[in-house]
Amino acid sequence: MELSERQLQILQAIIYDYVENAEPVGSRSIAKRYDFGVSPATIRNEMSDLEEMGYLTHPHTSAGRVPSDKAYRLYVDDLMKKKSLSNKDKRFISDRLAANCTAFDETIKHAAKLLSEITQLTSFAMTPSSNQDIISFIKLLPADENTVILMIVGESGRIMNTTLRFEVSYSQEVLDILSKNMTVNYKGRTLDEVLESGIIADASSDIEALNSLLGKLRPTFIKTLEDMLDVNLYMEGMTNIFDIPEYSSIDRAKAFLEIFTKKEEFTRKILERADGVVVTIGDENDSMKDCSLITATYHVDGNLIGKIGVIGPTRMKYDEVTSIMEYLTNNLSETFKLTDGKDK
Amino acid sequence: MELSERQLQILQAIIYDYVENAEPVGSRSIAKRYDFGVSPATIRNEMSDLEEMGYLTHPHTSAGRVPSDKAYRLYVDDLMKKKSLSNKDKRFISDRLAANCTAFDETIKHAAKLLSEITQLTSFAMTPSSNQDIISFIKLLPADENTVILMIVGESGRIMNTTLRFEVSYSQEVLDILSKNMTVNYKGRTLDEVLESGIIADASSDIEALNSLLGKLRPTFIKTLEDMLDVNLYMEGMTNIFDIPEYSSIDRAKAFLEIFTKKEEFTRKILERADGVVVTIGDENDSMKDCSLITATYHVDGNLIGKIGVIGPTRMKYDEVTSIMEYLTNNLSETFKLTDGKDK
DNA sequence: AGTTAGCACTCTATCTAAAAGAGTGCTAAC
DNA sequence: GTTAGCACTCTTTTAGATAGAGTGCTAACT
Repeated sequence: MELSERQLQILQAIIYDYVENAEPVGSRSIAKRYDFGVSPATIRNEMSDLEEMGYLTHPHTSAGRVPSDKAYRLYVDDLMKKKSLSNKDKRFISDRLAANCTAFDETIKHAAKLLSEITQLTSFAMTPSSNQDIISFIKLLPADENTVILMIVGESGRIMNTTLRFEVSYSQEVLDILSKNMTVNYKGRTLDEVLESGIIADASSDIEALNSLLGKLRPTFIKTLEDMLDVNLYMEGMTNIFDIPEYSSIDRAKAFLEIFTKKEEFTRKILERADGVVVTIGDENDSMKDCSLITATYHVDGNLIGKIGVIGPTRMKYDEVTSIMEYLTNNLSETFKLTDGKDK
Repeated sequence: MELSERQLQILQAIIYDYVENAEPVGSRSIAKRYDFGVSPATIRNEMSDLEEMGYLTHPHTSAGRVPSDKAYRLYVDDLMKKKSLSNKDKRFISDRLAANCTAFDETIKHAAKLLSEITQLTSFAMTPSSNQDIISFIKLLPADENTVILMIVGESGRIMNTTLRFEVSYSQEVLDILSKNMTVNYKGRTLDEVLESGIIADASSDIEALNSLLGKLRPTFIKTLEDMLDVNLYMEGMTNIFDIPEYSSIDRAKAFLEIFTKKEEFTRKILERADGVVVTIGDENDSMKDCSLITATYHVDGNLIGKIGVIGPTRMKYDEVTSIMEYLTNNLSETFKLTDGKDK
């Protein structure tokens, strides 16, 4: 069944009102606050229909209506107008973002903080996943008699290293040969390729004399590659949720915060999401029902893709938040295009 | 005024009772539960005296007594007996600690998790402060035409690197000379020494031809050293506080959690604390009054010192928690003595 | 057929008063 | 020094009454 124009308008009005006031909306307040030229009774009838269609719910008989997840979905997909930020807001974001631009991770973290401040929600930011990063070179450095450092450098500038200790010592020359050999073998491939294809296992191409060292090195090499794939997750504004009526009970607050204690799981879920601005509402999130999650992607060097997002109650200013995030991620991508992504 | 033996016993009984039940303790329940051979009225008199001396407080006229910070301090210093862990508990800790021992940071994090699980409090762990780590060598590596990697390696095995981009390219030879030069200059000094004395500024000893590169390098060098000093802080069991009656109001919970949003400040405070098991109670903590904070130190290679701790309400099982932490940190130090601290 | 006024009905939230409970503090006796 | 007894205080619980918000239905109106 199609929704009539008036029903859409009423639904939108209810969403506005509920998002603003966090309280079930009655027919009377809609009739009064928004000028539909009809009486509360008419609105009541429409609301009843909307409820039947699943767009509204009823906490109890004598309460007003609350938009359902389905209503928010409709709103986000069809009703919502892109909100254009005021120049003041834009300048605020640009300035704050530019202010702190020394290290890459710092900038990302800063962006998350900014986002949580503006939206008054809990936000997070992730450093790019490096699985498409390309190996630039591999180097083995002797640290002392028994210690060798394995270092992998990606084209993005990302570096990862691990210290290894051996009983025997290896000469600079041996290590150099092996470094060059490994570099030749793996240079130009993405981390994913190297890890997932069995290339590492195939050592036959390596010089025989180095086989023993290479054997010892292999697990460390894999571990270092995996470390390199790790993304960093920064959370900001966690305590903001205490100011949101939805989470004013201890149980709800606890449930909300527990999401973030499982960082790995959370990270995995975020990485699975599509690029661009993505909104998932309530039940659409397998866990964290009664939350909405909005993520957006930024680019580094036009290649690597990092994510930034906010989490809050389904009752959320979707238009504002998505607009802010779009502007913010564009800005971030721009920043990382010009200055080139430095890494720790 | 000295406390009589009986007053000490009564105080201890009140502390036990309050720690267990989280409710103001009345004279009657003390008389009944602990066999002092005197009537509630007598206990009442003693309690009144204890209150006058500042060991007890009164939420309101007709409520029982609650131990003050002063009482807990007395308890921790004089009354508390060291609780010896059961073999079962010991085995549990040892096993869990040994189970996950691949990477250094992982082990630390794991220890914090374990601590929060056992105590049901919020815990944290910090990687060692490297300020006494000694520079082993410094290396400049060419990554591509415009990119140089600065790498500082400490004797502990800790490595830190930063990528630099230049307009001009430097040959392997130039970088090698500078690497050797820098290594000679700084090798054997602690990070603190190098950063705080003005050694870095004194470039006169460096070969003239390299001065321009060195000039560009200097800020990066300092930044990398500082990064190396950074300690990692891991928090575990944050949501445990929701199960503690003291924090069952949203405001209290919020205040508690806000402590951890200021990681830098918190880290600084923890680093200032003395070595060994240190207990600070309520007002003794400048911020976070009405919390108690217990920290303990573990050693890596017998040198570097990391910290692990718990935070909870002043109403806490000090004897148990301190014993667990002592055992845990000894165990950690032992682990890091044998396997040698690897670092990412 | 759509719209509207009117009104009974439902459910929640708020307020009040009363009662119960816990524990003290004091007094007088042991 | 100890204790029983008891009045007093303050909090917590309970219950009932009331007010308020909003619906859902009916019947009348356009």
